[in-house]
Amino acid sequence: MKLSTKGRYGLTAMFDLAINYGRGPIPLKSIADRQNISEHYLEQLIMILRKAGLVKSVRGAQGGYMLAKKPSEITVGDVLRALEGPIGLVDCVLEQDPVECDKAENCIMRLVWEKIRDSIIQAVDSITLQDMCDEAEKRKASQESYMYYI
Amino acid sequence: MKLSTKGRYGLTAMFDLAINYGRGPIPLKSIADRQNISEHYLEQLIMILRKAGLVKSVRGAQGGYMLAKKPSEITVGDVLRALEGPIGLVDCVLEQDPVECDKAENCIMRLVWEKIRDSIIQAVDSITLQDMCDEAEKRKASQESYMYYI
DNA sequence: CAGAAAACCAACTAAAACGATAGGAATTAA
DNA sequence: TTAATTCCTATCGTTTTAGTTGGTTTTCTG
Repeated sequence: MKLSTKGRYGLTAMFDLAINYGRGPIPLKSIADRQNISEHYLEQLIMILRKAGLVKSVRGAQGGYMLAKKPSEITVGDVLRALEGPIGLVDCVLEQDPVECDKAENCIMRLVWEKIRDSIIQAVDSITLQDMCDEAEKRKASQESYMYYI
Repeated sequence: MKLSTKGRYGLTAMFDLAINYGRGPIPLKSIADRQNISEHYLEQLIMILRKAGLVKSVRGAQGGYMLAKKPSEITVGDVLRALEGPIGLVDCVLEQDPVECDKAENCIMRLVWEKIRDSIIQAVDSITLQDMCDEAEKRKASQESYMYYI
């Protein structure tokens, strides 16, 4: 029941972009360095995020990536869905294209998986990148030595 | 972010045992047949559940397995924890023995993972095997042709 | 007492997923 | 023109998953 590094690294990168929102395109290398992630691997992840419309890119020198929307308009759920696929611990209750199960309507197990899925959805959709930035600001204010993102 | 078959098959088997609670030891073969799971594979899973104290066994002919506690005293969370390990989508926020993270206290990501973890915990700990049996009974009452468990 | 039913146990394995790495082509600012 | 940067495709070693194989031991029943 673990997230892969896709989800972890991807959200980390998105948070980095959110912190740097409004400062023009951010080169991937700088994100990779700050967050200590392989640049080449991160590249694959950000490509997915770009295709999902969460990030836009500027090619060439001085290029980089930036959020495609305001941090307040991107939720943790948006990012995780893009990278990890539709939410749901079990295929038969995925948000999108659930795998049909012959036993179908009267499945008690299904109720359980749905309840868990819904509680995850509720959590991930209730947190925006802006919320995370706000929290970072709050901590920055209350502490001398501070590390932005991790 | 998927459950492995351990969690799925394991909960299915536990539900089967809950439905048959009070009827003496249930041979694994009958569970495997009803639920259409490889008997040998299920054997490995039920061993884990036994070691976790959720199931007890009776050896020899006419032997089998039964719940070690009343269905009302076993939650979905108990079963999933035994089979899938401590709950948490990310190692640094596992319920048990979270992996230390150097960046530590000021990690904003951590807040996110904790919130998701807690919502999953809330969901899985709020459902008991008895709840599932009750739901099965309710459906049985309201329908002619009924399939117990799946 | 023999035989069958069942739990118990250890080792192996094919396939998939994971977490990258390698190497280059295309684009663009300076 | 050159350096910075995105974009793209392929490959690869390791780990995990989802079993399978082949037994041993225990215990009920006839």
